[in-house]
Amino acid sequence: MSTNNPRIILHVDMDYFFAQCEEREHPEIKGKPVVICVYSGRGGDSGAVSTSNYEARKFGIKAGIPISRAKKLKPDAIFLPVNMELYRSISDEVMEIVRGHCATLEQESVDEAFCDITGRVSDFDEAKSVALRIKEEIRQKVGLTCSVGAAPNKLIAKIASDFQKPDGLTVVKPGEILQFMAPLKITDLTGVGKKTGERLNELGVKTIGELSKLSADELVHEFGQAKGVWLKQASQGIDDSPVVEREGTEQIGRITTLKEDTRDLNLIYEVINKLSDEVYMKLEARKLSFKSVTFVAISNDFKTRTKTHTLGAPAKDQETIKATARELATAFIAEYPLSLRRVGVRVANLVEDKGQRTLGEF
DNA sequence: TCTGGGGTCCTAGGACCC
DNA sequence: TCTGGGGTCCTAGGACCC
Repeated sequence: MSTNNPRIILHVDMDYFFAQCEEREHPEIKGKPVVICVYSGRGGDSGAVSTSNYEARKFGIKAGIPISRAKKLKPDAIFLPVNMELYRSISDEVMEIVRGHCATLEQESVDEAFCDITGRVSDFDEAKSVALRIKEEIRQKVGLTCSVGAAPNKLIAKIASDFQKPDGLTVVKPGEILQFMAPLKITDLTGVGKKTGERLNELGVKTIGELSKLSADELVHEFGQAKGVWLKQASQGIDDSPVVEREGTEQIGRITTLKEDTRDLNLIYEVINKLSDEVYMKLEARKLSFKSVTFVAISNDFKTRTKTHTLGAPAKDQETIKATARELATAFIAEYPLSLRRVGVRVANLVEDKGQRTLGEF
């Protein structure tokens, strides 16, 4: 072992990102409740809330609730449809700034990134200065606020960025990890969601501190090898996962809600063709080939089922996506007596497109 | 007054090969 | 009549995240 120096990791998390982008574009809505919506296309207010600003959250409007319910909670809030192109371009501005301050950047989603600054700073006081500079630069150049966590690993950095929001900064030094974690709710641990949270509650565990008192054996017995071991480590603030630049995505998919529930294959084929075209365009833009195609079906009971076909060799053409997805849909409808509410097309096992050789290359 | 869309990672069972 | 063990790939589904 060459060194005991801790790593220094930042997690940068944009505040209520989609809604904040809209506030920047339309300054007149600032200060009012703003709700970003994904309309299902079934007419009226059918659909779900993607995110909302803090004014809207005061009324109980949060991500995931039906738009109709949000309208009941605050009828005169500002309701806007998702505008991904806008958010993506603003995200690019933000990520470029963050990248300028770190040795390695791992973009986690459109509004979050891990930033490894080990080696660029010598301690957590300097790390705090870097975090403040990032926040200030994003505010100045992009006009948005974010929350930042600084810690010796990704797990704690992420929890720290969430600890004080919006426009927050939380630094957790190596010696402070256990005190910081112990009182937090079990679901504050990234990776512990509703299901795992409920099972832990049944074991009498409500906080991360309580979780850390269970033995690895107990947790492995309850949750299986990988998850049990992970829970034990995570509860003690241990996380060795590195910050890695991601090459790109592993899968590309499109999913949509049908105008009405159906098992009419002709209607489903039409939608598959459209979704396949969109998937193809994303693939094309990134110069990727795929080895598998998946048909995703969500029935009217909201259960998700999938059918996948893996090709003998990578393909890159539009027609393979469409034809394969249609075959899978045909088999699906034959197999399940279900009416479908939503359908999707996904390609995976993506490989770099080697490109077609032209004569000139030889 | 029902319930979007885009992802990642893990597990388990079966097929297949040596 | 009895017939192992391991590795890898594929499919389907679950949990989780934003």
